[in-house]
Amino acid sequence: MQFTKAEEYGILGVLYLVAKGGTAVTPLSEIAEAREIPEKFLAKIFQSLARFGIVRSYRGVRGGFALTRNPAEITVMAVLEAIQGPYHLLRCIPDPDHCDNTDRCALRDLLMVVEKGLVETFESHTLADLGEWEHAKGVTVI
Amino acid sequence: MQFTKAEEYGILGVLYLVAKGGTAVTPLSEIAEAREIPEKFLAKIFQSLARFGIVRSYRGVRGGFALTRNPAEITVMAVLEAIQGPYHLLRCIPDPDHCDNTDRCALRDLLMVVEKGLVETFESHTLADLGEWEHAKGVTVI
DNA sequence: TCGTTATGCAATTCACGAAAGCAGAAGAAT
DNA sequence: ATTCTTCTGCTTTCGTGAATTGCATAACGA
Ligand code: SF4
Ligand code: SF4
Repeated sequence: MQFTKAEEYGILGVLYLVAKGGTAVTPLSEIAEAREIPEKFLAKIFQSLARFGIVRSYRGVRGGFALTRNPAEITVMAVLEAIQGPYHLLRCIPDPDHCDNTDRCALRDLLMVVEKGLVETFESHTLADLGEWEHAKGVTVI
Repeated sequence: MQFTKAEEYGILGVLYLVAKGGTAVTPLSEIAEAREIPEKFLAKIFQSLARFGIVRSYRGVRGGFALTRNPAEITVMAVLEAIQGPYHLLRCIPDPDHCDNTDRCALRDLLMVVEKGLVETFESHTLADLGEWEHAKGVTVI
């Protein structure tokens, strides 16, 4: 059970936008360099985020990405789901037919509890929250 | 972020021992067949469990594995850590030197909260608990 | 019209999870 | 003693999916 790079980069990326304060349109090149993320990989991630309505893209000179909403309205969960789809620890959780044992498996029951806790934590924290944490530590954009 | 097969098989394996009621010495072949787990893979997992003192091994004819303690004294967390070492969602959590940004990263802070929740859930459930859940559903050993 | 930046796929690389293999040690049964 | 069983401790292989790169194209601003 491990947090993936895509998830990490995605969060760090939007957090960079938050740190810049809301609506500034920022090119991937800037984010990638500032946070040391492979640019093409970040592009892929941000395309998902754009499709999901977390960010909006602007092409051309002085284009880039910007948040579509107030950071306080975007939960970490939303970002994670945009990046890698519905969140599940095990296939059998969303798909009971995946295993012919789902209805009497205690492990599955436990993991559903665990997953619920996970989701609740990710849903109860918004980008604005994380932004404030950073701010309190004196993090600068560049 | 995904639960691994090794983790799943490990829990299912010890749960089989619990279902057999405590101290019965059971060969891997039986567990592997009953729960449809690749036997050699399970062997590797159980070797870790044995090293960690979760189970004890007996060689020779009518040998196999048995729990060392009462299921009520073995937490799910203990089993998971025996299988895959210290539990962390991201390298930078146990090892602050992994990234030169650990002291001002809000994502890391959040993941530490998440991880704490995870660990607490896994620690607050024992094998006996899971065994009872199964029992309540009428799960039989074979 | 030119340079910049995102878009959409394809292709590639790479790490690690997952699984299999095998020689050997330990032990029980006979 | 011998034999059969079962774990032990590697080594090796396999496969999937993560992680990364590449490229041709579209949109857009200057
Ligand atoms: S055995 Fe249990 S945990 Fe594993 S796939 Fe089936 S239901 Fe899920
Ligand atoms: S950027 Fe943050 S989350 Fe990523 S490795 Fe560094 S401290 Fe950990």
